[in-house]
Amino acid sequence: MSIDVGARLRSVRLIYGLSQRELARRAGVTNGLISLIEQNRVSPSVGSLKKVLDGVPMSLAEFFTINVEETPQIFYGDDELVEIGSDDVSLRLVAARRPARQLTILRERYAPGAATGDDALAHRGEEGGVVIRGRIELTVGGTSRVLGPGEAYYFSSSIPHRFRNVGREPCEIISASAPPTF
Amino acid sequence: MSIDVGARLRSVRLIYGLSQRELARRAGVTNGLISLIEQNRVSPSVGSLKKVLDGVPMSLAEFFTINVEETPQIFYGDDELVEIGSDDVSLRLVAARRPARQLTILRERYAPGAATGDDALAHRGEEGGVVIRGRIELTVGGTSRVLGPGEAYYFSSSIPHRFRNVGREPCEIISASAPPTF
DNA sequence: ACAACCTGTTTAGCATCATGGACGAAATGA
DNA sequence: TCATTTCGTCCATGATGCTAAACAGGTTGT
Repeated sequence: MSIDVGARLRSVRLIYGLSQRELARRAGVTNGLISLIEQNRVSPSVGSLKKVLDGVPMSLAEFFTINVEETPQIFYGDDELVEIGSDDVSLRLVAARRPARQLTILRERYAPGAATGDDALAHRGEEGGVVIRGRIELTVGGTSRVLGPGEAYYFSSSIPHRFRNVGREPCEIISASAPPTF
Repeated sequence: MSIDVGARLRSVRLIYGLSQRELARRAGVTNGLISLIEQNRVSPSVGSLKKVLDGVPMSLAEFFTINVEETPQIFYGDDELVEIGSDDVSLRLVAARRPARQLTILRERYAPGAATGDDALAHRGEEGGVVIRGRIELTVGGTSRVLGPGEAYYFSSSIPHRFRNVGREPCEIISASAPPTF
C-alpha cells in the first residue's frame, strides 16, 4: 500500500554503488538520515528526499516511477484484451491484470455515431493513437479534425478532448496513454 | 531550481476544483497543512504528500511528472507518421516532431521473414501492442509465441525481446512504449 | 594481535512538520 | 442588514524529521 521509499532509495543507492556515507556526503545530509530512510523509520520531507536524490543524481519523478520489485511479467494474447467500455464505445485494455503498468494500451471501437460522451474528457498525461478502420472526428481544445485509416494523433490529455464516429461504419483505433488512465 | 511543490499542489487541487478544506477532508489531513504546503512554508514529508494526493487521487510519480506550464500541442494526421525503419521492418513514429514526448507510438510493418535483428533488444521501460494484420512471433526472455490479428502483448522492455514475421503476408502492429525509445 | 578504516545502526537533542482551533475576508441567503 | 457559510491564513502545541556523535561488526594490512 505504502510506497516503501526505503527500499526504493536503497535500490537506487546500490545501483550507483554508493555507501550510505558516500551518498550522504554528495547529498549534503547525514549518513544517519540515509539509514533511517532506508529502514522506513522516518518519512523524509520532500525537500530532504530531493537533496538525497540530487546526490545520485535522479529526479523525484524518476524515483517514484522506478519499479523496485522488477517482476518480469509478460502478457500475451487475446485473453489480455479486457472489455471496459459501453455498448457504443468498446474499449479493450491490454494487460489489464498487470499491476503498476506505465502504459494504457487500448483497442477502441466506436459504433456509427457513437462518441466518448457529451462532456469533453480531460485528465493527466499524454495520449496518441492510430486509426485502423473507419472515420473518427477528434476534437481537442476547440478544434476538430476527421481522421481516417492510417492516420494518427497525439496530444496532451489535459486539453479537453472528445472522439466521435462520423462515418457509417464502425471505427477502430489503437491508442496509448501514459501515465495509465485505466 | 527547487520543485515548487506548493504551486504544483495548488494547480492539481484547482484542476480538480477542490477547496483546501475539501481536499484536506478527502486526504485525512488538516486544511492548515494544505495551506502551508501551497505557500511552500513547509516541505511536507513524503508520507503526508502521499496522503494528500490520495485524496485527489494522483500518484507521487504523476505529481512530480506534471508540467505546470503545459504547452498545449496537438499533432494530427498522416504527416506525423515519420518513417524510421529499414527495408524489411518499417517503423512509423507518431508525433515525431513533438519535443519531450512521454510516449512512443509506432506503426510497425514487418515483411515476410523480417525480424528486429539477430540480437534481442533490451531497454528501459515497458511496451505493448496489438497485432492488426499478419502473424508475428514474439520472443520475450526465452519463451516464444505467435500472435495473430486482434491479439495483444505487454512486457517489461528490459527483458530481451525479438519480433519476427513468421507468416507469408506482411505483418502490421501498433505498439506503444514508455518512456520513449525514439 | 592490533590499528586503521570501512560498513550500517542507534540515540539525545534540536529543528521542522502537522494538528486543532481561532481569525478576518468574501460570498450566499433570508 | 444581519446571520450563515466558505474561503484561505495564522498560531500554539504536540509529533516527527534530521543532525551529530557514538556504537558494533566486518575487512585490510602491518
